[in-house]
Amino acid sequence: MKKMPLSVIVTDHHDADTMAAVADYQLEDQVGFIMRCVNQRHLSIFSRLIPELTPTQFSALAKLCATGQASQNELGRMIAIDAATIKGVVDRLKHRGLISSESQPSDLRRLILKPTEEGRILFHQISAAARQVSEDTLKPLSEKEKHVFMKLLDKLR
Amino acid sequence: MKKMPLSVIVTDHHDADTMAAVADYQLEDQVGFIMRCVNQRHLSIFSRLIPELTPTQFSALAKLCATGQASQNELGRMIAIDAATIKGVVDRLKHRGLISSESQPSDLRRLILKPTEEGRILFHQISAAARQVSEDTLKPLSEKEKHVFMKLLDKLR
DNA sequence: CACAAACTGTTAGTACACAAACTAATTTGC
DNA sequence: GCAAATTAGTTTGTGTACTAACAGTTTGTG
Repeated sequence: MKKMPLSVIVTDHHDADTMAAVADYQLEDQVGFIMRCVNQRHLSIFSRLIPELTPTQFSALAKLCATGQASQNELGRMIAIDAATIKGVVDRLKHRGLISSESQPSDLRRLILKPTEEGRILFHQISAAARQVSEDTLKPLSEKEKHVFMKLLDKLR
Repeated sequence: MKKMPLSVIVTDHHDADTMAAVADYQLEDQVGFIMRCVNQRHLSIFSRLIPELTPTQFSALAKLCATGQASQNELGRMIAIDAATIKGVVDRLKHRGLISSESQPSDLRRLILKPTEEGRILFHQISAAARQVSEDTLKPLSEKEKHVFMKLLDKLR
């Protein structure tokens, strides 16, 4: 049982513990809530510095440029996007001519994706801005705090 | 201009700086990317412990239970959800009988939202689990680390 | 070799999330 | 007192994000 502060006033609710739980539940102190807010800020920084692509699209293109090629699901796995979602992302990148796809003869289920020349060029143009996005997002922190934050954030992955 | 490591090998790309930028851009080290992953984990914890509501729906209901009532846009502002999005959230909560709405006579533009009795009951039933969600999300950290993380996260809001 | 299990990509359905454009109601500023 | 600006809510369109179900393909194992 939870220890109750003496100041708790039990009103018309049955369970005193429940009351206490409700009383000190502060939405704006919860990790999930703050993370959503931080993410909002991050997304707004991203779209300001990189209006050409969404973060997800950039992730996919960046990973494909880094690896040279990958199958669709493989790409999704590498950047933590499930099969249903990566399809839409790939479709949009393909539609814009940033990546190409061809089926792999040795495994007819697979679609081999590669960045096009245009995709590579765009990625190179954008990558400096992408670093700036991370920098701006962490701007409120000192150098030491940034390091600590990233270390802890990584532990929560 | 950025200082270049001597080891950088310039290939077929025009700008040496761009090459360096690309070379040390590691997607999996970027704040935004890791936050997305941490958020995925958080969402999975949330939906396991609180299958009745989405985090957004819970935020709306919790805030409405805390304040007693609010107009639709007002509610959205309190939990950092824009007008277009809060509409859908409110519609779904209303459809499930967890909140009610009536237009405010003194300002016909406004919809006054209130939690129903059923909504309050559900919130009270869930709020302990909601605290557990935060706890589980931060589980990989020590008590001290949790405190530091939350402090830094809050600075990035 | 046969066949169940696993994998690849697709589709449908639900739910955020935000921009932009719009209507109606209210406030303000002169 | 009234036009202009602001605000509340709605709609449309785009883009994640995940679940569940499905078809075709490949593979591991008996």
